[in-house]
Amino acid sequence: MKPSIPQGTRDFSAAVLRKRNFILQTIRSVFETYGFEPLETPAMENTETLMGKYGEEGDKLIFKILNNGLNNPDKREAVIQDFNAVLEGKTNKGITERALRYDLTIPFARYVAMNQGQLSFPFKRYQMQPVWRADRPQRGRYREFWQCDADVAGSAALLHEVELSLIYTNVFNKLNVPVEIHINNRKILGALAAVCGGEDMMMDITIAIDKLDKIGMEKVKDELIGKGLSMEQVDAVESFISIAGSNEDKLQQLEDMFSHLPLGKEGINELRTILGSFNAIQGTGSSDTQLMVDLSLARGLNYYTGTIFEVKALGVQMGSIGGGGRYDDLTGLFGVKGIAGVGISFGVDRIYDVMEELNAFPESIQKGTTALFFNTGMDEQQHILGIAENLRSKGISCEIYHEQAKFEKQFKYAERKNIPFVVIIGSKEIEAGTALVKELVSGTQTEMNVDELLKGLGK
RNA sequence: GAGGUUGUAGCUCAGUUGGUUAGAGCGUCUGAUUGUGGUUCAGAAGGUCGUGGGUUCGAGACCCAUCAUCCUCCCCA
Repeated sequence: MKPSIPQGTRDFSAAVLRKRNFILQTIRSVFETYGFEPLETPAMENTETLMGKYGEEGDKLIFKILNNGLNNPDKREAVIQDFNAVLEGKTNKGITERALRYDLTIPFARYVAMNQGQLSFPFKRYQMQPVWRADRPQRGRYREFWQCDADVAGSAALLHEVELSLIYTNVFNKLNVPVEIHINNRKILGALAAVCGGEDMMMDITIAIDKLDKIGMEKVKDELIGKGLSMEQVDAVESFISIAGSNEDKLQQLEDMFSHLPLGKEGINELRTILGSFNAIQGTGSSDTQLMVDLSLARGLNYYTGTIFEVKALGVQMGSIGGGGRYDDLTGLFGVKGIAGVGISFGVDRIYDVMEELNAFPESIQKGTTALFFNTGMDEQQHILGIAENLRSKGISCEIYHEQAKFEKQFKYAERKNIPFVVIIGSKEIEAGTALVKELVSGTQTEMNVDELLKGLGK
């Protein structure tokens, strides 16, 4: 059979992995400076933990794992019944008890609900692991991809929103990726829905306006009419998303629009508080990334209840590279009431694609092995092995060519692996206690004592 | 889930209205050069033309199916 890997998955070579690790390490270090602690959860969760948390579309995109032992003759009748239920679009434990995790937020909520007795709140954790979605792969979309999440559970303080915004700006600054951080509040969208057809229309309205920059105002209106809104209500939605100007201008106009709705005012005040605090700090920092109030920002995940975030890269055609928001009652889904939370997520694979396109990776991260010792014969090899061990004990990575070969071959090996130094020690050098060190880029070659070598390559 | 693109050597791709033995560049290997790579020169290896059927005297090319791929929509990171 021809070797292959599943659709939408990838192998990662050394060069790719070094770049990915650069992203991961940058994110991790920023998370830690804000006091977030690491957490890892299993690749698979119980199917029922995940189902129903991401909406109808989301359920379809969850990878379910087939149970073992379905061919057991004793269970044959039960399995046939369960499978017939699957054919009708239902999932059940008889066929699939486990599923691959779809994001990191629900596993986090499950973890908090399970361990609420042991955790001290507010609980701040970060998590960097792959997630899986049965989506059709395309540009910027994979079936296995990494997310890096930072969440705070057990606190309603808006301080967290401010700090999470700062985490976004710090990470993308360090990665040298120019971004826009869009911010909105579900309470404002809820107020809009209350004005236009009722609270239960909120998801339909938000999904429609979320498409504004993609399909334009007219098609958004068509979609809203299709959802059963009256012309008056559609006009109200239009005047809502037509609100423009600076952040403060927008908030002012919103206040005029929702003056009679406590929910809307609450959302407006939250936004104003976050923006004020963030801007006061940003002025003192090195970054000029701004929070942008974006009233068409909705985000599909239906557990968000307050602030919502989305990050877009500037200058590259790519979907959002990060997102998040506040949820009042995430663990309520698992029977634990009253734990509020807020979190953000980084889409590592999209960030990688953006950085590749912007050529934003530093050259320096591609250094692997520092030196290659040429193999000049079996006797010499043993001698060289001792020197190499000495270098390695000092933290310098080096390798010995695996067999005696023409220098051309050994040079090419060093070149292909991007090894900056070549060290030649043959019988002559062993006798003299010296080593020939050649720097490949410049081609300069110097003869030095082995002692010098052990010091010199260290820098 | 709906629609479309592309599939020829390790890689990037040519391949005429269907016509003899399917080509190029890069890469790989060998030699010129037995302790000094990148340049040059000479040579070599490497292909079930994605897979399976069909049309035809004849298919890499045309038709059908299938798989893979990339893209768009839906939705999202």
